[in-house]
Amino acid sequence: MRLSKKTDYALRVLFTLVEHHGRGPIPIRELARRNDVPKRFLEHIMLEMKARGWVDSSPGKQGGYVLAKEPARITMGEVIRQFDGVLAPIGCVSVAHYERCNQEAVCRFRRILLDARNYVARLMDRATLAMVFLGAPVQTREVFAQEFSAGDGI
Amino acid sequence: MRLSKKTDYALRVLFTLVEHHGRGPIPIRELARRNDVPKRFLEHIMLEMKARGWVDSSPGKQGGYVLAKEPARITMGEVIRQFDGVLAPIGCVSVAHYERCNQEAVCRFRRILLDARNYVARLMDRATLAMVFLGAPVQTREVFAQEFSAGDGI
DNA sequence: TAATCTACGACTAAATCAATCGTATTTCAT
DNA sequence: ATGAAATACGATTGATTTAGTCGTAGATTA
Repeated sequence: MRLSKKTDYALRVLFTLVEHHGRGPIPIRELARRNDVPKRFLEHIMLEMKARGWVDSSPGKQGGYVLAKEPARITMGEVIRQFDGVLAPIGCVSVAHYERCNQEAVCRFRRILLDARNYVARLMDRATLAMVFLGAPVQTREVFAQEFSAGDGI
Repeated sequence: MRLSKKTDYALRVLFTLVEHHGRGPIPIRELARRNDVPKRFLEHIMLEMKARGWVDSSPGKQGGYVLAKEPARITMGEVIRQFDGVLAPIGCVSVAHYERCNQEAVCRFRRILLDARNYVARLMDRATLAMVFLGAPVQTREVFAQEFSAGDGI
């Protein structure tokens, strides 16, 4: 059930870039220092984020990284899926990477894992960097309760 | 965010034992076959569950494993914590295994991870084997919403 | 007394994680 | 021009975790 260091580091850095949005590039050295992330490790993470189009880079003096998308258009769910591969606790309740399980027909606890998966996925997919940065409530339980009682089956 | 095979296997077997509760021991061989779990691997899992007092064993012919506690007194949360160690997505929001993070004061996304952790922990800690076996609703979102608006801080 | 169980430590193969290193390439201030 | 400062990126590594297997000892009972 754990988040990898990569995801943790990526999120830390993204929020630093959100904070600095529109005020020029920040070099990896600085991103690493400010977020307590190993610099050489961060290089790979930044590359991956650039490939995803979340950040952009410029080399040379005065170079560094900037956010390439609006903070409201990147979600924590995307970041976690990028670096951890999957959000669901087990393959048989994953939407993005469903894996058939031959016990599925008789499994008693799949419902519960699906419940957990659904809550977390909704939460993370609504958590845009912009909202989280501002500390705005991402998902009130009231809203979630309404949606749920509207029914989403299994 | 993933459940280990050990936890998955342990849960499968526990529900088989719940189903058979009060009708004598089932040998590992049978538990393994019915739940599609490697038998030699399951031995270790059963030992660990015996140490926790969830199951009891008898050797010899007609031997095997039985549930040692009422199904209403074992929760999925306990099982997951036993085999996966922790329920929280990251150390800084774990109750059972809290780890200090020096970014905590400035971290923007801790709230969200805490929200996820709280929902999942509540869900799993309420999910007794008895209720899950019966397919009874473990945690209505309405109830959760009320509790939340009552306030639980960070 | 032999078949059938559990008990339990030793071992291992493979995957994943969390990096580090070397080096190439691009850019820009001077 | 040129050198300092930055990104680009593949190769490698060490540690840990995962997911088992194996051998054998010991208990029970038909």
